[in-house]
Amino acid sequence: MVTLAEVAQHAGVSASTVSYVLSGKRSISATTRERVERSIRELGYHPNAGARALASARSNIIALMIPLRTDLYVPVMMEIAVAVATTARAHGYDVLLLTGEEGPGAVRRVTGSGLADAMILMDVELEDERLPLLRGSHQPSVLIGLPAEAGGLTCVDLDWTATGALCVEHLAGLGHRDIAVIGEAPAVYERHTGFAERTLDGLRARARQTGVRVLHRPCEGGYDAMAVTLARILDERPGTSGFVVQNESAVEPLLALLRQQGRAVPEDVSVIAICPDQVAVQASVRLTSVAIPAQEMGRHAVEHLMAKLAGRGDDEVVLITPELTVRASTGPAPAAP
Amino acid sequence: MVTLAEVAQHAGVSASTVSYVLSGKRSISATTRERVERSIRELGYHPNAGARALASARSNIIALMIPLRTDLYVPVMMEIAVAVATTARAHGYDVLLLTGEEGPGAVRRVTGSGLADAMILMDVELEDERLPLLRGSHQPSVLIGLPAEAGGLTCVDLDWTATGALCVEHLAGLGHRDIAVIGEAPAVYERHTGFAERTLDGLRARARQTGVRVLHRPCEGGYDAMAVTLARILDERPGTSGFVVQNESAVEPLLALLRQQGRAVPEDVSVIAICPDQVAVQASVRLTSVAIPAQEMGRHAVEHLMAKLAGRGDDEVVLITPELTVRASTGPAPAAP
DNA sequence: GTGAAAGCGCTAACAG
DNA sequence: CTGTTAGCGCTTTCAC
Repeated sequence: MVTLAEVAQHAGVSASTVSYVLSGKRSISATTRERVERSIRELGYHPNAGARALASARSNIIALMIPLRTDLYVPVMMEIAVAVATTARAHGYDVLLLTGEEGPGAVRRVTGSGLADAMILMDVELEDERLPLLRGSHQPSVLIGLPAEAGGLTCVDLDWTATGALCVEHLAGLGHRDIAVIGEAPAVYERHTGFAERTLDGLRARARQTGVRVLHRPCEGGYDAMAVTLARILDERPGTSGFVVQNESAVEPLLALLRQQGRAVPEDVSVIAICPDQVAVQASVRLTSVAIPAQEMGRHAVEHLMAKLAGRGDDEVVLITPELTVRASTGPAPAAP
Repeated sequence: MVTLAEVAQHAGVSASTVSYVLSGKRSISATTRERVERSIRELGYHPNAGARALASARSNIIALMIPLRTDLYVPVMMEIAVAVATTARAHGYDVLLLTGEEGPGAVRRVTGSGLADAMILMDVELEDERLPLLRGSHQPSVLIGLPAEAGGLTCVDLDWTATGALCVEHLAGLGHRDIAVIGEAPAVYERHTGFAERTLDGLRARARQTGVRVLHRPCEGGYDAMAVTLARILDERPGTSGFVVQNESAVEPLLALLRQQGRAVPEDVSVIAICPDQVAVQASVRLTSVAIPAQEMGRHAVEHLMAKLAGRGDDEVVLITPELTVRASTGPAPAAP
C-alpha cells in the first residue's frame, strides 16, 4: 500500500505539501503540484479513507436510510436511492445504505461512530420514531417525506396536498361530478404515512370547493383486490365517471377491469394516476398523471445536505410543486344519463 | 465525543482492556468486563469508525455496486440490495452503495482507499469491464451474475439455463408444441447480459430434446410494444399455444391482449413467467412461474463474502436451482384444430 | 488477566 | 509558497 509519506519522498517534498495538493486548501506552485501529481500517478497512490476520516473528523459519507418494506413504491425508492448516490458522488461523498430493519438505533450508531457525516431518511412517517433521536444528535440531516411536526428539520417532499387538489381540479374541469379515489393499501393509512393522508386532504378540500363528490377506498395491489374495490365503488356510486389512482399495483388491474366491463377510457370514464412518468406511459392506456419526481427529490435532498455541511444550513421545508401531464386517459365527462 | 481513553479512565482500567472487552479477542475477568461495560453505557461511548479502520486496516464495510440503469428489473435489484444490507448487518458490516455511473474506476477507488473491505457486483455482463480490475486488485469480491469467464472469481446466480429448460419442460409436458418466448428488450441482448442469453440457450436446448418449436422475440416493455410483438408471433406461428415471458413489463400487457382477443388462459393458451413471486401472484391471472430468488441471491453473496474475509475463501460458482410454481396460467394444450 | 506504548496514514495548526 | 510536528482514537504487539 502506497502512503502519502512515500509520495512525498518520491516527489521530494513534505507530507503536508502532498496533502495540500490533494485538498487544494492552500496555494501550491505549479511545478511542485506537477511533481506531486506525477508521483501520485506513478506510485498509484490512493488516500486512505480511514486515516483521512480520523484526522479530519469527516468521513465524506452520507447515510441513506431506506424503508425495510420493499413492497411499497419500489421503483420510486430505487430511483431516489440512485439519484442520491450519483448526486452525492458529484460532491465527493459516498453513500452508506441503511435499511429500516435496524430501527432507530441505526441513527445512533451512525452518528455516534462518525461513520457518516450526515444522513437522509426516506419514507418518513407523520410520527416517525427516528426523529427525536435525529433532533437530539447534532447530525445534519434531510428527510424525504414530511412528518407531522417538521420544526428544526429539513424536509424535501412532493406537495401531496397540491397533488390531490390538482387531480380533482383536472377532473372537475372536465365536468366530472363523482370521483372515486383508489388509494394505497389500508396498512399505509394505518401507519400514518404522510403522503397518503395529505393527498387525501388535498383531494377532499378541492372537491368541496368545486362541488365534486369524492369516494375514497384504500386498495391492496393486484387484480383480485381491485375487482372487489371497483365493484363496491360502482355499487355505491354508479355515477362515478372519474378515478384517481394512487397505487402503482392497482393501475393496470383497474384498466383491465374497466375494459372488461365495456367502460371505455376516456370516453366513459376518466382515469388519472399519481405515479412515476414511466409507469404512466407504459400502461395499457397512456395515463394522464401527476408525476412522482423521484430523481428530483433525491437530488434536492443531497444538495440541501451539502449546503448544511458547508455551514450554509437552513432548516426549511421544500415542497416540490406537482405537475400534471395530460395524456390519453382523461376526457370530458359523459353527458348525464 | 467520548473516546476509548475516557472510558478506560472512568472504569479504572487501561485502554487496551477496553478495546479487548469490545473485540472479545482475549479473555477478561467478569468483574472487569462489567465495570467497563457499565462505563461504556454511562458515558454513551461509540467507537470511532475512522480510528478503528485506520488501526485495524479493516473498515467493516462492503461495497455494493448496482447498475445505473434503473429501468430493468428494478424490484429484483432493490430486493437484492436490501437482502445484502440486512445480511451484512447481521455480520457486523455496513454497505456502501455504488452506482454504475462511476464506471470501473469505482472499483479502483474503493479498493485503493480501503473504504470497503470487499465488494459485491450486481448486473454482471458476460464481458464485464469491471472484471479485469477486480482480478487485479486483491479485494475479496462476489459477483451476482455469471460472466463468460468466471475463472478466479466467485459468482452467485440463478441457473438461468436450467430455468429456460424448466419452462419448456413444463409446457412440453402439457402437450404444447409451439412455444413463443417474449424476451427482454433488444438492448438487453445486445449488451450480452448473461441471464438473457443463457435462458434462451436452456429454452432452445430443451426444445430440441422434446421436439418443441420455439420462437423467441425480444420486446420492449409496455402495452403497445407487446401488441406489435404478439401480432407478429401469431402471424408467424398461428398454432402457438404456450408463452414464456421473461420481461416484467410485458406480463400484464400480454394477459390483457390475450383476453381482448378472446384467448382464454389457460384454456386456449398457457403462459409461464420468469419473475419474482410477488409479480406472479399479483397479475390478473395467477401465473405459473419460475421465481427469481432475489433475497436468496443477496444473502448468498454476502455469506460467501464473509467466508472469504474470514480466510475460508473458495472461488466457486454458485448456481441456484430454479423452482417452478404451478399456478393458474398453464394447462393442457388445446386439441389440435 | 491486565498494562504500556508504538504506530496506523493523514490533516492542520504553527513556523518560517 | 513550503516544511515540521503534534495529534486524531483505536488496535495490537510486547511485557508482566
